[in-house]
Amino acid sequence: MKETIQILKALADETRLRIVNILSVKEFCVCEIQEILSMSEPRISRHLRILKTAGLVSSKEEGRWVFYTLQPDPKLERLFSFLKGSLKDNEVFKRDLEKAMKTNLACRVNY
Amino acid sequence: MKETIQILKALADETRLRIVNILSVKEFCVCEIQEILSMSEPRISRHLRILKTAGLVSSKEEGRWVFYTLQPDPKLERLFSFLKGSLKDNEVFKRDLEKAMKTNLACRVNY
DNA sequence: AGTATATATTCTATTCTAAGTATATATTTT
DNA sequence: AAAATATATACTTAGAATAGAATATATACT
Repeated sequence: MKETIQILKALADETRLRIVNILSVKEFCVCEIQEILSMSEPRISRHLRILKTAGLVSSKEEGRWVFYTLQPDPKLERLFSFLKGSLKDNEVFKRDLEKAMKTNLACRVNY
Repeated sequence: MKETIQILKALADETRLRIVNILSVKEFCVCEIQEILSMSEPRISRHLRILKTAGLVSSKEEGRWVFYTLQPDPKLERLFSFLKGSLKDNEVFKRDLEKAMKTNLACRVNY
């Protein structure tokens, strides 16, 4: 039960929902997420930790970058499907997705 | 989006998850929920208000009792289905359900 | 080796949330 | 009308969550 509550709490926050939204496109590193959401780096970093602790995302280090991915988990599919349905028409989320597709920072070019 | 966050926040709490769990059986009034969960009345009352504000439950008054029901909403089905899957084996929830089936207070007898 | 970049963490102030106690309101029973 | 019951709300306090700023750490570039 605590695990379930942790998952719900992790998702009950605008910043973290926006992060999950863009990670649904593909993996991103912290600085890309920072760029897409126009937020400070510590802020993104802390929210990613919360998502990771809840088991919603996982990370892999490559050089000085850390790439985050949505954790594939069949248990979470219904939850993500609910979120997708609820948020698909939201303007903020749509803009974030567009920005996410266009992002092309150093970490992409050099690796 | 605020609505979605409100729903997730409403569910990200043990007491409220337990309330939603027993309301999945049938409608209950405040004093029955209080009895089943062994919690103070103001506590139950406040949590019900939060669930109601989020659109997860609705209420109907009958005499001095107020009965609460899960709000039927197709948008929420995937979310509830996720919760059901996540919590079906939890001991606390199972015990609450058993208690819920047996409950037979004055509000049941007199109406 | 020194500098720049990417990420994580700590510290602090502020806001939010939950729970107990007390109280208010309305309805029913005697 | 008074007492009892059911529910809701206000007040207070304690703990949790959020964000900014500063700092630490590790990697890569020159």
